[in-house]
Amino acid sequence: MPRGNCRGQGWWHGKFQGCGYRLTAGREAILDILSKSEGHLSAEDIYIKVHSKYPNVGLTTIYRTLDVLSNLGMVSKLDFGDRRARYELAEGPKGERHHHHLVCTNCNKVVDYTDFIDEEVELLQETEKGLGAKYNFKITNHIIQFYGLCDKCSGKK
Amino acid sequence: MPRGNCRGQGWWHGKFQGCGYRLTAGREAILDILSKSEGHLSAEDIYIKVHSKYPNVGLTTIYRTLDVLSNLGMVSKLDFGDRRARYELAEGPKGERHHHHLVCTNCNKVVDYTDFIDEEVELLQETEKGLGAKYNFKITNHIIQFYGLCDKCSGKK
DNA sequence: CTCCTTAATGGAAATGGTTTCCATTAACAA
DNA sequence: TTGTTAATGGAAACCATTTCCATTAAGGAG
Ligand SMILES: [Mn+2]
Ligand SMILES: [Mn+2]
Ligand SMILES: [Zn+2]
Ligand SMILES: [Zn+2]
Repeated sequence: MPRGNCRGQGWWHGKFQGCGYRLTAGREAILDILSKSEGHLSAEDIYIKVHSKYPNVGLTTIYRTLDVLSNLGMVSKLDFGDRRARYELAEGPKGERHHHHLVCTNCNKVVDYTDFIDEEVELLQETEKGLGAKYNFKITNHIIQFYGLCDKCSGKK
Repeated sequence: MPRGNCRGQGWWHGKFQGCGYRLTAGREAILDILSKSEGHLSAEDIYIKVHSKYPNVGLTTIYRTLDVLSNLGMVSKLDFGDRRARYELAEGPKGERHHHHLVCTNCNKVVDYTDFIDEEVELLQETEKGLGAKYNFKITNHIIQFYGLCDKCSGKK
């Protein structure tokens, strides 16, 4: 049962089975939806989409699968302060999708940003290395979110 | 009703009343506990501590007050993935407490770190400025968390 | 200091996202 | 094809947080 840390290798059919997970219809459906969707989907959002195509996939499986995918590092679980978890595909084979978030604390609008990241990434890598060494942590990922008021909401005073 | 953005001025007796909030025993009790405690307390943690000293403060008030304090920027609401919010005093008058977090995804251990922050802060300020300008956001704060395995948990393979 | 408006409170009940349970199904290795 | 056991789905449980509402008490006006 090689169920441990299976991050950072090939891509998903292989990645999945290579980690000892079975490749089921439900799991494929979820990955499929996730890769075709933009934005930050809740478990129920995903359930609805998946369910319309594969009516015999239950909500429980959505949660379980998202949990697996998240542990595998294939999906990021996000918290924007509305009281439900949100998910997005973490990265494709080449890390295309990695980005950070800008969240409006008033209307919950969320902006993905990928610019400004270059210097960030550099610093983050150093920081990760430094922190990892100092605190003996094996760091696998990070979350960076900026909070504030979007243009619309800051107008309202 | 000057109930809007009341961040970043004096310190709390004044800050509170200056924003149109009434200064109640419950609120003082909560701030008192928070300033005397280390670590990342859940609403219930706080409730228990407050309640032992002021038995007539209800859990609902804890939640309401934490929400107010959080909106005022006096308290940070944190999410470490166990399914309850955690709170800590955001900063004293001089910003002493500001720090970021290192979270073990296995045992939920959380490390506060304040070193490595200097360069971070610099970059963050630039990033905040840049993002604010580009997306017309009025950024008020940020969250940075690194996730990984702590020394103990990475040993277990 | 007293009155008055209305913010704040607390306790109980409701909410709702997520997890748990368990009997059933199906991946996939042999 | 068969056997082992991971995966599933539906219903029920969970439980942190919110909502409701009748009651209390800040704190400004006078
Ligand atoms: Mn995103
Ligand atoms: Mn902390
Ligand atoms: Zn907004
Ligand atoms: Zn750990």
